[in-house]
Amino acid sequence: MVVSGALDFFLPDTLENGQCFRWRREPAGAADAAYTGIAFGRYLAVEQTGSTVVFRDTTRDAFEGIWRGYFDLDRDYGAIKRLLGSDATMARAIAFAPGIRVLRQEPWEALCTFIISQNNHIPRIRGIVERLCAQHGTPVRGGHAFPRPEALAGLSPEALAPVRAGFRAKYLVDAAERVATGALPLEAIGALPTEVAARALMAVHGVGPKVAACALLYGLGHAGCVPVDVWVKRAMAALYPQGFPEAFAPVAGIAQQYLFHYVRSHPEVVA
DNA sequence: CGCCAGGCTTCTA
DNA sequence: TAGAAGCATGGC
Repeated sequence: MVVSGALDFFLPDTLENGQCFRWRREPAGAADAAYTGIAFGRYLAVEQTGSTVVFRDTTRDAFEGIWRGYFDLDRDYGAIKRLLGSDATMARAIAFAPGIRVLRQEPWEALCTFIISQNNHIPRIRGIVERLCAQHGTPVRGGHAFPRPEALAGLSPEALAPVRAGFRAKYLVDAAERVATGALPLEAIGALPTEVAARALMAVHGVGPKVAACALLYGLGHAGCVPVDVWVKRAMAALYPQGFPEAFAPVAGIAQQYLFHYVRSHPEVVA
């Protein structure tokens, strides 16, 4: 399946900006970049050359049903970048990684992976997520699906010990039990106003404002939701002491993504 | 080898 | 109600 004319999209910018943890960079050969990964229980090998993106071994149905939405290809990032780029600081952040798209990940996976992210490093988050999938996810072509909540609900700390998630293990189990029983219906929560939805998510032990915001932005499509971690806090203090311009509001979460990736790669900007 | 990590809970004043 | 300590584990 070949998509040509993919504008405002570059795989490394999108898959290596800290929003997802399961994609692996592969040797690209003649292409600009290549990755393999699993999302929505589906394996994908994808590579990009210029504005042409090749989804290997993928049917049109799988592309239309999964990957088009996952990579947020129906959103006009050109328009978003024009809006955000009218601000000089944001223009610099966008120029650093103009191919960022905020993925629409599975809500449950986004919630879990960002529970794991707390007080943690990205390389170690990736390791924990991979062990979690390998040990508790169902096998699919190319690896394992992300574990369903039912697979984690009721697990003892000892059962999860090999995942080596540390103190976060009990948080994962609590989230799994709430979702599996229907007490925490993620899709329905996603339809609520952002503040209300965030409060509902924070009922989970180990989910605070930041993790809730990540679940909403990366998993539930709340493009205006801004996860505030230490880096975004520093960036806002140094670069936007009055907060983002009002006009950013509907896509503030996307602005946050350009900014986060930029300041993480240029710490001196917020030192 | 210590430091500290895309935070949150718990304890203390 | 605010602020600090504690948390599991290991990249760097």
